[in-house]
Amino acid sequence: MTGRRVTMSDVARSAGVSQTTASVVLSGRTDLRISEAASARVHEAAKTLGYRPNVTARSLRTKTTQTIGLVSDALTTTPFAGEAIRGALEAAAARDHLLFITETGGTDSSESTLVNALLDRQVDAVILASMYTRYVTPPKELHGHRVVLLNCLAPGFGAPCVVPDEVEAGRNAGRMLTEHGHRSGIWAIGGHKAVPATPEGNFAGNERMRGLQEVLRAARTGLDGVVECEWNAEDGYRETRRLLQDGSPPRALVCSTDRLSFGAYQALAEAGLSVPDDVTVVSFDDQDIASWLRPALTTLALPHYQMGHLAVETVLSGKPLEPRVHRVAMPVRQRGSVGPPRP
Amino acid sequence: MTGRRVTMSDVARSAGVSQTTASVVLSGRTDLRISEAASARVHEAAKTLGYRPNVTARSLRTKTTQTIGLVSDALTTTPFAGEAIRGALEAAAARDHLLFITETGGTDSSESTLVNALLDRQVDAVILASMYTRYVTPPKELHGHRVVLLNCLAPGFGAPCVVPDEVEAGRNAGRMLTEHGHRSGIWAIGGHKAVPATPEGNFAGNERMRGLQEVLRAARTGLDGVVECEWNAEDGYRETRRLLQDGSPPRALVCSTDRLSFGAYQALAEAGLSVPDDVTVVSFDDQDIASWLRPALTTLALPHYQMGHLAVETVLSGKPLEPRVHRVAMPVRQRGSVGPPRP
DNA sequence: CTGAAAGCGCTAACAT
DNA sequence: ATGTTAGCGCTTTCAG
Repeated sequence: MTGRRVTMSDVARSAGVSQTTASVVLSGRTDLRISEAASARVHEAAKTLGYRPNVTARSLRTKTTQTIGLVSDALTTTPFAGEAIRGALEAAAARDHLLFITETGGTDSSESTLVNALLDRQVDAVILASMYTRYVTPPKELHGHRVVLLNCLAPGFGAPCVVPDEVEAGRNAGRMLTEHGHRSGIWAIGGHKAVPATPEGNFAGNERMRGLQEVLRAARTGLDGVVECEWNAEDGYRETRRLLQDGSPPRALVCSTDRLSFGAYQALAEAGLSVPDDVTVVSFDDQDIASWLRPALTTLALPHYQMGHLAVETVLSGKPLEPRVHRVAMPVRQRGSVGPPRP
Repeated sequence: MTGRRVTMSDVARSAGVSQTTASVVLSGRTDLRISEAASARVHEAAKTLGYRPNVTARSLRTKTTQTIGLVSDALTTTPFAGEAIRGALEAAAARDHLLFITETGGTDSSESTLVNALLDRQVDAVILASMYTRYVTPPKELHGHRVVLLNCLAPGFGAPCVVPDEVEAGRNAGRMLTEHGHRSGIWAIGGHKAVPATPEGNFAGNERMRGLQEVLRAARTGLDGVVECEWNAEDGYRETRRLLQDGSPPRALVCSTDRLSFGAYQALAEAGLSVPDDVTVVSFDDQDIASWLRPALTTLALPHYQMGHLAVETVLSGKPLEPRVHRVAMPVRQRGSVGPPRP
């Protein structure tokens, strides 16, 4: 240790002014006061002494800590979702705030504990985040605090939400197909994610399918079928393989995640089918593998960076927080897996 | 807002004791004092009023904030490195600490700024992290503070470092090969990562190659060659393809990352070669794709979770921080890509 | 234009 | 066993 940290009193003494004056000068308040000379002496002293403010002490008076708490179920674990944190980090840095990051691992009790730990440290706001888009019920401790929901919804709670615009992404998937002339042999793999465990499907699944079907219907066509399954690589492989064995071969696959597409590619290669000449593939998420595949995968990107950024921007805006749902556009990553159907 | 937060004075008043008594009771100090009755009344009052301590205020007196700062160059961006954060988070939570996460994006000036922001908030310690193992020079502001380096080294700085045990991982890669009977046709792809930009290679590359060569030499054999290139999927594809075209075909590939292996798989499949029957592949990192590939990839896992955990454990241990290098074992993920050489 | 004094919520000597 | 007092480092009335 280099000994005691230098305080504002030290600076004041060294500059030959009162602590008050030092405070006014150092906080950069221009409300007509303090002589040029005094001001200069204070800055000078602060600099030579290497003064740094104690933000904790300041907070005690000002009731603001320049600090935000982010509590997520498992954000750091999921691959590209780290982008949401990065977006949040950059937005926070731009406004001189620091971020406490916490992870509940999914249990509600730990969520309460963490929210309390955050609140006990007087965070100015909290962002409640989920690794995949879903409905949540925020812990009661959060009532009366500035809260924004990131990648989740809580209709009754009254806080703003930031989610991907999945419906429009679904429409864009459909448009790419119809614009390339696809009218039949179109299959969705993954679909609503309506597996036995969650028969009603999940948010992304439902909205993507809705947008997709809407566009296909408008083009006077539709899906040949929807294969409901989990959204992992092995499911993509297994289900595509099964599809290839059952009668009529697909002309286009709409996979709900890049992981599914990855598995689908394996099954197609095994069957000697080429992408996009024999089968077109359009996908969602834009994970890293999307660009590693050969041909690279055309996919609708989850805008996690923007979402994290927007969530922090919103919560720091100073404006009253309205329970509005912000839908962030999912950009089309046009790559090599989409082509016209084989005649 | 639910109005003013309830303070310790409120609790004391409501329980009919002095604030000091409330403090002693609520901080759970058992140093023989306070009557059962008073203690009970305080707890009772705290509970019904919903009292929560103001940790910020407490910190002002105690000089400890129960808070750690983690500053990394780009940890959240890189896929599986989020595991390091998760490990740090869990170790911190286990000791009732919260983590400030920050990212510099690689610039030194922003590193200084962030370290200052952290120090101004009186963090008890800071973890300096890097996305890939390398040598760093910590900002001078950090001198005299509790610091642990995560996934980076700074020999002159005097702080403990936590890095993967890459040499032993290299040895394990070599052992898998020799144990399966490989004696020739062994190629390393990626190698030291000694590309024109960094001719001396990077930490992981150098140590992996060292361990690998050591074992091969002990088995009275060696590498047929080392292909120096970047560590991405496309490089794996390109270089493997080139290797397959140049004369003698490889029997075993040691790829420096799973991304390289991914590219290698594509080139091998294209050439009609099968893994592991025609070519054995052993890899490093254990990214998600490692288990998605067919056959799944045998790889040496980067122990990011453990590293993050250990870094926080070390910095919170209370013990003096010695400039020791902790090498964390890289577990072998035995999967399907290694087999005996084709006779 | 500047300084003295109070106080944010809490802990810790020091009385009693 | 409990209360009184001081003070952590800072901001903010309020007087000069």
